[in-house]
Amino acid sequence: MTEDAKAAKERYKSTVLLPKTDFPMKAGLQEREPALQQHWDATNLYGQIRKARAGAKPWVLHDGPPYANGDAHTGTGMNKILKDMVVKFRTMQGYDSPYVPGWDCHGLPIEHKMLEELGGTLPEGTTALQLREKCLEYANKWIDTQRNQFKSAGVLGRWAQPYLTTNPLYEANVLRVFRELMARGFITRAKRSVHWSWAAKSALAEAELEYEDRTDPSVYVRFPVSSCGKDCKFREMVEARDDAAEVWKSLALLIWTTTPWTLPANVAVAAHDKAEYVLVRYTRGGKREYMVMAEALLKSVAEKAKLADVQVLETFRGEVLRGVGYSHPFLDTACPLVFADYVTLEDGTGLVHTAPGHGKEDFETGKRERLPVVCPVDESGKFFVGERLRKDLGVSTTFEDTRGWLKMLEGQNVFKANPLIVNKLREEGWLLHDEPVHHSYPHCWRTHTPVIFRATEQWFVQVDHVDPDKTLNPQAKTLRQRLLDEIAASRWFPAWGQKRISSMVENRPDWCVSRQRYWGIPIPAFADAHGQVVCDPELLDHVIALVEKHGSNVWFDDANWPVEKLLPEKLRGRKLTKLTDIFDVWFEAGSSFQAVMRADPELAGKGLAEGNRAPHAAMYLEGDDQHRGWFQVSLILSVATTGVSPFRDCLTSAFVVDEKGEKGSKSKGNIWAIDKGVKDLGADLIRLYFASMNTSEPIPVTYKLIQNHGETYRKLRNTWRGLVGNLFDFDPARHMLPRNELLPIDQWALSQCAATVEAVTAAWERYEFHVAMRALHDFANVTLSAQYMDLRKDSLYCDAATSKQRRSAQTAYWVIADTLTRLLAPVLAHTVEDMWQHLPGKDRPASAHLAHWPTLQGWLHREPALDERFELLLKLKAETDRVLDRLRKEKKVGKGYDTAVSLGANAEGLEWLGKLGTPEHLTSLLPEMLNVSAVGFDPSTDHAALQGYEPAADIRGLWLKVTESAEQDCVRCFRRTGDVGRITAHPHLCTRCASVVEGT
RNA sequence: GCGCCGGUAGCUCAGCUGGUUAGAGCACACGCCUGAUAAGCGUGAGGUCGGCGGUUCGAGUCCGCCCCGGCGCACCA
Repeated sequence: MTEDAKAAKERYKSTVLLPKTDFPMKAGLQEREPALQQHWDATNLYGQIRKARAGAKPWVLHDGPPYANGDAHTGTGMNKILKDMVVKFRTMQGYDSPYVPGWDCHGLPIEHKMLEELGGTLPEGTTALQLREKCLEYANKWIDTQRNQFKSAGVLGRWAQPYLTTNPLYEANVLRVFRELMARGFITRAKRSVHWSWAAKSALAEAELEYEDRTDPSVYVRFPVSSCGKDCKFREMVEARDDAAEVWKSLALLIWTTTPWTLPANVAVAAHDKAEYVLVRYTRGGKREYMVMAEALLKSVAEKAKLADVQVLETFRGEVLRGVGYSHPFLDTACPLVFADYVTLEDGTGLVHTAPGHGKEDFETGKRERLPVVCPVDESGKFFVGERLRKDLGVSTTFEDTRGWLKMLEGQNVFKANPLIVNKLREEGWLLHDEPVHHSYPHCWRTHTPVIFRATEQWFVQVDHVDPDKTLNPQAKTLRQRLLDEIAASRWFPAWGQKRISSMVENRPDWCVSRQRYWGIPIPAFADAHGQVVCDPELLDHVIALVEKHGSNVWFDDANWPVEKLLPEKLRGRKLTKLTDIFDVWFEAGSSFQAVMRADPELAGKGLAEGNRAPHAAMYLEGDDQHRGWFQVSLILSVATTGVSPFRDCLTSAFVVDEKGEKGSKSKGNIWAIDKGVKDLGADLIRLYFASMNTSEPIPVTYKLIQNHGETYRKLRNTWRGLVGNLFDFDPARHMLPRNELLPIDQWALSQCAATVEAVTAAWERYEFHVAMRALHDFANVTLSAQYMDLRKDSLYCDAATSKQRRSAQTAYWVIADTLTRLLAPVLAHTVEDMWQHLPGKDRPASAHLAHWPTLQGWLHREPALDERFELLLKLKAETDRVLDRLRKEKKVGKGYDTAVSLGANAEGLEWLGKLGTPEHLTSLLPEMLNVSAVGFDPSTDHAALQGYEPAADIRGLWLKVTESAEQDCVRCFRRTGDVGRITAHPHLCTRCASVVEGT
């Protein structure tokens, strides 16, 4: 370039309309986000949104309450972010979508922690009330912490008035649910065998169990056959044998168990009436013995126990054993053989040790066979074997503990007693064989100790009860069936959630809702002098009123709230004592549909009401572990009391894991508080990350993985910045062109934008966030940045500021920037606020979160013809790009404007090009499309043979040649259009630029 | 053990009712530009679509079996 040209270039540079914007390239999320959040608080953005959507169609995502204990980590953080994205999306769609966050505040973990601080147990002189106050304080502390953590992630909601399960109003509504269940006959109080945590000293529900591996003794025990009934076929069979006398002398039923500690409570042996059993003779330790067991298991037992001379003497069906009796090896009591369907031939001996006090199935069998329920284990898992046990077992009054069984067990923890029992069984010769067995076993989810079954009086919700109310249950179905119906009537995302929860509900037992703890809502019931339980709707109404006014502490505050005050009029004066059970925390959380959705003044009346069904929340959104937890208990309580599922949509996400796919836990150190991540990485980046992941599969969460998405964030941000940088002199109110006057390329861009709106909206409607993010990213990165914007630079920079071509591009840029901002708003909650401020135009709400979701109307619609046309043009560009790149690498050319392209085509190629226009039209159109200075046609026919031409890779019948342009370049627009200097006043400019310069 | 979901380039994901040489972005390599500049553009390499069999003219896509990962149920005596 000559000195003259250089000077000219400098001179004209100021006439080039280069992009300008204050929207920074660098996000600085760490500083920017807290500032924005403060601004949202200060301007009460959440309140503004409520006001703006007042009266609109409601769409409520009802929050599942996290537990108010510990930091909100990545998993809880993700859950809140996903909820926030959905709520923001629905809000933008125009729905009134209030979000009332909540916390689960009662329960064992907090109580446990507070008791630990007090030294393990409630100290002398400390009242339950004082403990509860400590618990409340602790819960409230964590609520504050978690609230700040959630807010730091950009989650918008009614943070000032969340719902807390400790609110008196909430508590009263939990009791109302209970009252309703009782009035409808769902509630029963009964002695049953339930999961029991001896460490927590409380009953547990299914949802409170976690299966962990442990090793237990697997023992095969001989129960001596003592007496057989009169018409006993087994007895006749043995009597018919020559060796009958010898058989009777050492005959035993062989049972198997992995819980030797339940043997003291044994009251029966169960067999299967249809299974094949055998009478076996064998030698053990030089002694000949006889036993009965299942045929199918004999071989494995004989091998394990190393029995010698094993001989099957008789083979017979289980029913033959009817009438057989045996004596308890510890206590010499007489016990029966019974039959049960659950006896299998997979493990053990086919003869099942039955202790109704310590097993669910055993309990059922015991009930059917009228067996005594023996439970010599106290609430802390220790044996008590005094008078009570003897009485329960029907041990004769003359029985003396000569062999020392009772003495040995007294006061022992059941699991500590296992080896003692095994040893003693061995000593006394009852033990045929023992070995360790490694299996998974239910553990208490909070204390991580193995649970036991223990028969106790508990409160139950009966799942198979039929509500007689014809209005709510016209077809007289069981609750279980109604639950399944309601599950089928709800929408599940992902769809397999429906199957999962259905099978759980099909198989679940009655729900034990009582707990023997302090930190919770009391089950208001009394016992009279005879131990009869007094509890009815009227009594409940009275207590509910008190609780609503004074909180559930009334039940624990003996000083201020003596029993008399807790009683309704009709019961006053009766000598009643308070029962002390509290509700399972799941009962509390499961009542939120009533306590929050129906009772909260802001939410009441905002349920979705479809047909004549009772209104319910539009969505519940939790981790998929809640199929067994919150979703299920909420369903049970809601369907039983209102007849309808508490939600229309149920969206679940998988768990957060680390890079190795392992579940996060504090001890592994692969888990961190969400606000720490926010501080280090930025809330929007974390939000973008979660939105980009398929949340139905386990979600790995590490700093590195999230940082990898920084590139996506930057690309979105810079592309948007590129759009708005070209709008510095554009005021949409004054400069927008009508849609149909836009240049084809700008119309095409809007068509692509419309396609993106379509795809993103569809994905959001299905809650497939990552599909939406991909569509957005591809649009920004490919369609906009690489294709469209690259091609529009020349016009935006070099055409006259107010020219139609430039205004056309700006119009499209503005619409796209505006649309993009809205589409990103649910995810990049903070970034879009800055975008919103930097986007020209005044006629908009103050915040992007008050804006509406783009729809395919007005500016945004598809233009299939243009889409097709530009697809072809871009295909042609790919061809020239490939050739261009090779020339660059050969150092023959630099930028595209330094080159000229020559096209050659045979009949097929001409037809292809014909779809784009006439050759004359193409020579003027293509340079801009291909980002080169000139495009020409070679009229020859046989291009294959022509020097310098090469065939296109993906377009048949087309050849191309790219050469360095011989023309002079324009110092203003860099193009070599062949007309530089034609206007003599500007010897270094092309005609276009000269006229632009003249016009300014 | 039973059931559900998944296994496509180093990473994140597309591939609809089976149909031309399996796609995108990121990352990587090599270049260009220096007027989106701690930016932008282009090109390229990279995949036995978990494995084996089957149906079919044709399978990543359908069927069967198996392997791996995740989850759920059950593991009871």
